[in-house]
Amino acid sequence: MPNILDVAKRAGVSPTTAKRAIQEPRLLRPATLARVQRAIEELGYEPDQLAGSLRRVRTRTVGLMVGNIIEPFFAALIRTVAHEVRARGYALMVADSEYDSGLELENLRMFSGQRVSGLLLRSAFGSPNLEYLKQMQKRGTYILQIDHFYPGSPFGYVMLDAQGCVFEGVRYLRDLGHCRIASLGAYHPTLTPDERSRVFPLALNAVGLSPNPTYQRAIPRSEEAAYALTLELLRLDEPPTALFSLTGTEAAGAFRAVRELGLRIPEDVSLLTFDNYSWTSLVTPPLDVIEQPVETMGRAAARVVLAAVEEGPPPEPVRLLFPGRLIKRGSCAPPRGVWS
Amino acid sequence: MPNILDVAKRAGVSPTTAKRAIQEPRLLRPATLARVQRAIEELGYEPDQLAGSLRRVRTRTVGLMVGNIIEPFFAALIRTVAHEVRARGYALMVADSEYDSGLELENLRMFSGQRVSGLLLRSAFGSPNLEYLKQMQKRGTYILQIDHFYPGSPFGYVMLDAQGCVFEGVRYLRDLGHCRIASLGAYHPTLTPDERSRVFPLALNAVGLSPNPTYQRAIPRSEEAAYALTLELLRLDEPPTALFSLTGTEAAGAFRAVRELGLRIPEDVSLLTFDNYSWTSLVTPPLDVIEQPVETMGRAAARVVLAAVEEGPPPEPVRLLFPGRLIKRGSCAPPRGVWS
DNA sequence: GCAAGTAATGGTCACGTGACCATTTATGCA
DNA sequence: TGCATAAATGGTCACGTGACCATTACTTGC
Repeated sequence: MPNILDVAKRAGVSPTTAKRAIQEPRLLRPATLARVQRAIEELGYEPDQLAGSLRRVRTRTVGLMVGNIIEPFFAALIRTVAHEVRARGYALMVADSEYDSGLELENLRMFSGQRVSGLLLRSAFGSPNLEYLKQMQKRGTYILQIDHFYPGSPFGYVMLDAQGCVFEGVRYLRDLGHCRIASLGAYHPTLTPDERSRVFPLALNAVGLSPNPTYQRAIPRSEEAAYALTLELLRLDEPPTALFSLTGTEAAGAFRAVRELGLRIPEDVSLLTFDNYSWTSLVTPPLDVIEQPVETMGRAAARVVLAAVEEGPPPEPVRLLFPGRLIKRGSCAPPRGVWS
Repeated sequence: MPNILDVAKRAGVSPTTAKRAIQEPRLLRPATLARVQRAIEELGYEPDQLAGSLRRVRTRTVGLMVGNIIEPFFAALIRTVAHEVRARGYALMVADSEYDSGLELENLRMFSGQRVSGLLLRSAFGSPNLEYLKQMQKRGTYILQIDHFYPGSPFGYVMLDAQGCVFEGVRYLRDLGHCRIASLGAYHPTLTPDERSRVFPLALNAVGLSPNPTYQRAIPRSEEAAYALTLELLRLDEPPTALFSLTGTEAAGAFRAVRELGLRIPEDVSLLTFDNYSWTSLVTPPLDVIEQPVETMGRAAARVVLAAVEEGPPPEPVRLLFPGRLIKRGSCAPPRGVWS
């Protein structure tokens, strides 16, 4: 594999000059430049980012850790971020924590070993690897949280305005006449300490309802758990008349459960969910969703990280909230017997 | 950031000994080992993979280029591969070619600059970057194709037994009584030179049918294109009675189009598709699918690459084919008027 | 034709590690 | 105790680059 010295030798110039043909071509005389460029061409030379990174201290790599690659939300995020960073000459390393803080730590170690310059982190639930993250930050990795943040986190974040969305969703259901609204599932300080489930009871209060304790069950944000919870809730003596799914993944489980119980949406139960996943408009009825501006958020997050890496971290932690969009398609209707 | 020399100094040993505490602890006396480990602990030392890679020549990174991260097939692939390589201490770099060979080349350059040790490549359509790939290979990157391969490719591949699946699918539809079967879409030497569309006409021949030229239209493998094509096909004077969607993404477009035309599945038209995506069992009716063993293939591919990287490439190019599985759920039925 | 200034080009070294070989220390046995 | 041998430990250098400073070639104006 040819290196810059080989190029220099072939072009009959010094390594410094050869390097400048790539980095600052305007410093060279046209003739010299052409000679070096020809040598580069002939040898098929490509700069070794590795050696460069070692010398520069900063690498041209960014790490992205998501909760679950399979979720279309994260897939879209990966895609956007990958495009954005590549356009600036950076490579993207991807890892998947499965929302597990043990696995998260392993992946953080790997990122750290590879010396990523920036880290976009959808942090796992459970005991946070805060100490380790702070250490990484002290060593120069710029860390930005996405989609979720530690309460009192010292890092910036880019995320959906979860509170606004939950309030809007609950208001929507309330205005349709629902009084028995359940979220899938409830807030839990260690299992699922996410913003959406945290503010859900507050949103109920805001529209004059109080959370029903029997509906409040903490579950992991998976299709299976949502399926099981939906079955349980709808079999209660006083089942909810509206379900508010906090993730698109859960919505699939809820939808399956409703169908299996032989209930109709929206006649028997209304269903509202986060995430405008493609399938939500294909099922019968198409689902009412709260769409997240994934591309916008991904692009913003990537830019924040790259700017911090190249120009130094901003004085104040970045805190960006993006609004969701409620799309009504027909899976929510007044509860049975309200208007009739 | 502490390095191995700092550790050595603190532990009062030579750098070589310090290094051995990590790499070959059994060579050290327990007392020495403990001393070094304590120093590592206290300093929070982590080996710099960058410097190591520079010296070792080989990096601990693997590149994965997919056609479209959003497709659940690729998402699942990324996830499996990421897990597999991380378990062996490697990091995964991800890129997305959008099936475009120009973008593919850009990403290949990036991977090459980062000196990935191995490359898993779902190659784009269009003029292949074969020359560049061969150059990468010559420089020591082990290249394995996944999901698709260049005809006459010098690289190994891991993929679905597309031919077997297409034959089985066509045979299934034929046995139901269908004579007018269309694939979404047709083979095209540069636009979509994929195995599935290539063997589709052969599969028709094998069951005594001949391909209908009016059905044969080359389209990109996108939801929108499949949507448009399905509309066109079903508006023909002699529309197909069965649609064979070659990807799960296209199936969504086809499903949408059928519904918009007010036709029923399977009464008016049967729909069979590749990929057992989650939504296919949620819609009405649930779709008949050909499931790919994504995890199995991803794991196999990752292992092949890691083995080749660590123990040298195999003498013969690896060629692995995995069988698909036909899952019948009710979206295919005898065509109108055949059995009645 | 020459000094002064600018435009090009060159030389050297450190980044942190792992490969390789060299040296010191412990152990076993006569 | 002394010596051979094995077990531990140590020293040095190159990987390819970029930062930094040094030097040479060219122009300009008088």
